[in-house]
Amino acid sequence: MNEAKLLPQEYYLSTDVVSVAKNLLGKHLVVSSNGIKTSGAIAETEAYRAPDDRACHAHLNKFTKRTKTMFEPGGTAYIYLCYGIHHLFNIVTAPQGTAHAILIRATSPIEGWETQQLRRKIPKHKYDISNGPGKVSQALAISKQYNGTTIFKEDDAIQIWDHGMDIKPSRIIAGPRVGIGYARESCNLPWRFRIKDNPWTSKPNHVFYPDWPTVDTYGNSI
DNA sequence: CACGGGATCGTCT
DNA sequence: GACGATCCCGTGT
Repeated sequence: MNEAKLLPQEYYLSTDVVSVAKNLLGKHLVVSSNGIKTSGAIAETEAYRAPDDRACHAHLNKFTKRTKTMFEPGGTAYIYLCYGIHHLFNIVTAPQGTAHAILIRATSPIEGWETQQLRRKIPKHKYDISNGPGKVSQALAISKQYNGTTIFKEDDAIQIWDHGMDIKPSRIIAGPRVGIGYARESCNLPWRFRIKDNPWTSKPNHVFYPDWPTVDTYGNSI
C-alpha cells in the first residue's frame, strides 16, 4: 500500500475543476477540531465553475462578501450557510482570481466513527451518517469558522490525504447536480460524481443498500 | 418509499 | 423581504 500523502497546493491549482472533482473521490477528508480528529473517504462531489456555470455562486464572476472566498487560490476552504442551518464545505480550485469550487456531498467514515455518530445523533450502522453535504459537515465538525482557511498545510484543521486508492473511471457515476433547478441551461450538466455501489452517497444511491455493507469505499472487505 | 412542509438565518436585491 | 448547492419528520400508500 502506498504511503499516505497530504495533497499539496499544486493539486488544487488545476483549471479543470470537473476532472479534479472526479479525482477527489476516494481521497480522505481529515478534520482536526478541538484536538479531535475525524475523517471520511470522499464518496460524492459536485463541480461548480465560474464564470459560465449558472449554478455557481460566482456566476459571471459575481463578487460579493460571500463569493470572495471562491476567488482565492486553489486549496482554500469555501464554507457557507445553506437554508440557515447547514454549513456546506467546498474546496476552491484553480489559481487566484478564477472562481472554481468542488462541493463535498458525501463521505464514508474512516476515523472517529463513534464521534461522528454522536455528532449526528444517530444510532450505529446508519448510512445517513454523512451521505449529504450538511451531514458531512455535522459529522466532521466543519463550520463557517474555517471559511477561507487553507487545506494543504501540515497544521491546517481541514486537509485532504491521498492514500493511493484511486477510483477507476468505470466506478464513477456522473449525473446532474442536486438542488439547482433554477440554473436553467446549466442544470443538466453532469457535474455530480459518486462512487458506484457506494452506500454512503446521497439518494437515490443508498436506497439499494438495505443492509450494512461488507465493502468499503474502495471495494475492500470490511 | 414518495411526498410535503417546517426549521432558520446569512446574503443579496 | 425573499430565497436558498439541505435535512428531518410526519403522513399516506
